[in-house]
Amino acid sequence: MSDQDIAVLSVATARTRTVPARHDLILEGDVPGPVFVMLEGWACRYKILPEGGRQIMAFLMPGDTCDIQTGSLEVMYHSIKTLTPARIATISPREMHELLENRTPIALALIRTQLVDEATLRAWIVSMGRRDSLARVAHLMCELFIRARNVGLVEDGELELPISQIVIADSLGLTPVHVNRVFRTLRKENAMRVDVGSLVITDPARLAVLAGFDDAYLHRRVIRTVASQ
Amino acid sequence: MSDQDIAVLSVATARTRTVPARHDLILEGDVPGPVFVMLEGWACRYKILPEGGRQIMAFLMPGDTCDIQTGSLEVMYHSIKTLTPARIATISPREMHELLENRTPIALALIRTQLVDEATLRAWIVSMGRRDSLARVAHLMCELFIRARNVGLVEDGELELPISQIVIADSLGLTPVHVNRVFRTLRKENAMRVDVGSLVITDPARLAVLAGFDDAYLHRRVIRTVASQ
DNA sequence: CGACGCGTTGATCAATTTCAATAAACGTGG
DNA sequence: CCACGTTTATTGAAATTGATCAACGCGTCG
Repeated sequence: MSDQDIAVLSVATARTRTVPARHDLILEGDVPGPVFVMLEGWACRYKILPEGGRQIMAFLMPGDTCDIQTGSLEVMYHSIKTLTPARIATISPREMHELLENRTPIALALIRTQLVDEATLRAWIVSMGRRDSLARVAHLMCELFIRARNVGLVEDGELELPISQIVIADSLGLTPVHVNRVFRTLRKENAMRVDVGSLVITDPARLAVLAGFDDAYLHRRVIRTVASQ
Repeated sequence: MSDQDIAVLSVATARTRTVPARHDLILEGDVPGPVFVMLEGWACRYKILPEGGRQIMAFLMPGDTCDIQTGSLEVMYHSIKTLTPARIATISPREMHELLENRTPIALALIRTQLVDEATLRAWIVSMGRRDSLARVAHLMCELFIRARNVGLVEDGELELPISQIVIADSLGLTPVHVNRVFRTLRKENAMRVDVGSLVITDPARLAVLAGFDDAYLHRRVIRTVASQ
């Protein structure tokens, strides 16, 4: 992207706002509005099923964008909720349209970030389909560690996730009680520390072994996204 | 897209080739080459795990495109294999680059198809995480029915899938044995017929009920893709 | 003809869920 | 600052879904 593209992007994301934890940014059934760019904090995409269960489909951390839907899908098929207090930038549909129409490099960057997102979704499907609960949890921990490291969230080789075990359960298709038992194992392996409302990854290498983690899928992935430019 | 855009696309996809069933179009670890566009036949994205299990992450049918990776991801994290004899068009990386750089409407169309693909991947995650085996199979049947109908593959209200139960099992994270038992139920419900190497969806409405199918997620989805233009 | 892949069924096994109960941490209003 | 309601973590025991193991029939293809 040219300096000018970056400048335009900076202007578009200049308007930020803060939202509290557990706040829905958009709900299933809503017509997609502005594009959100996470600047601080964590959020997730999720869907509530008729029987009451919740399935989380993605975690959003700083640098991630949500809802490029603009003009494409009529309504949201899932909701997005903050997991922590967050600061987000919003780009109006009009601005977004203008950006995509007249700034080819930005459109191409968006295509690349979508490819990365798709790769992540596919990796989740592999985990949910063919990995047992231990490998599943460990694999997710690895993914989050690497993504977080790419945006500078890892300190002293450790990552603190401001996330409850319930959230992990809802993202892996497991039960909170079972996730708890898995974390007990991971703790015994000295791979993690577990506190209320917070998980600390202390030994990602150990986790990678337990997960059978193919670091190729994220290690070499495109690090910079539209938002982090 | 303008007439000219469509003309350029037609030229780019004019060169077609046929491949037999069970033929790998690209393997995990390969450097992405040309973009494939399915014109006839079925294929799937899949990954083989160290322990030998296979997980299918997507079904590709006429109109779908594979591997826009060009210039973005260094290597493939999964493979793509034909399930039936197929005819495909290929667009060279050079052509693709040219298309994306100079044909904004085409790039925007690509963004939209990626959004649809992402929505499908998320729906799979929901199924794998929170639906039992019966709803899972039924939901997949609904998805395939609607996608196939959108590209004119449904005849007399029925869809014949040239797919084995093993393939279904590998896409849903189930066992072939168990999938077989589920199909027995679906057959009893008169929702499907089952032959060797072929599944026939006869009553999609019944399937939708069994699946708790939220037809919003695909019903209103963007039907036309880059390829079907 | 024979090997192989696929569908089918039965019997048993095991991973994960469900149910239940307790305790610790947190936020809120008084 | 405390009481109380709520959320989360934790553990045990029982129940269940789906996996695993095993066997057989059948059609296809070389």
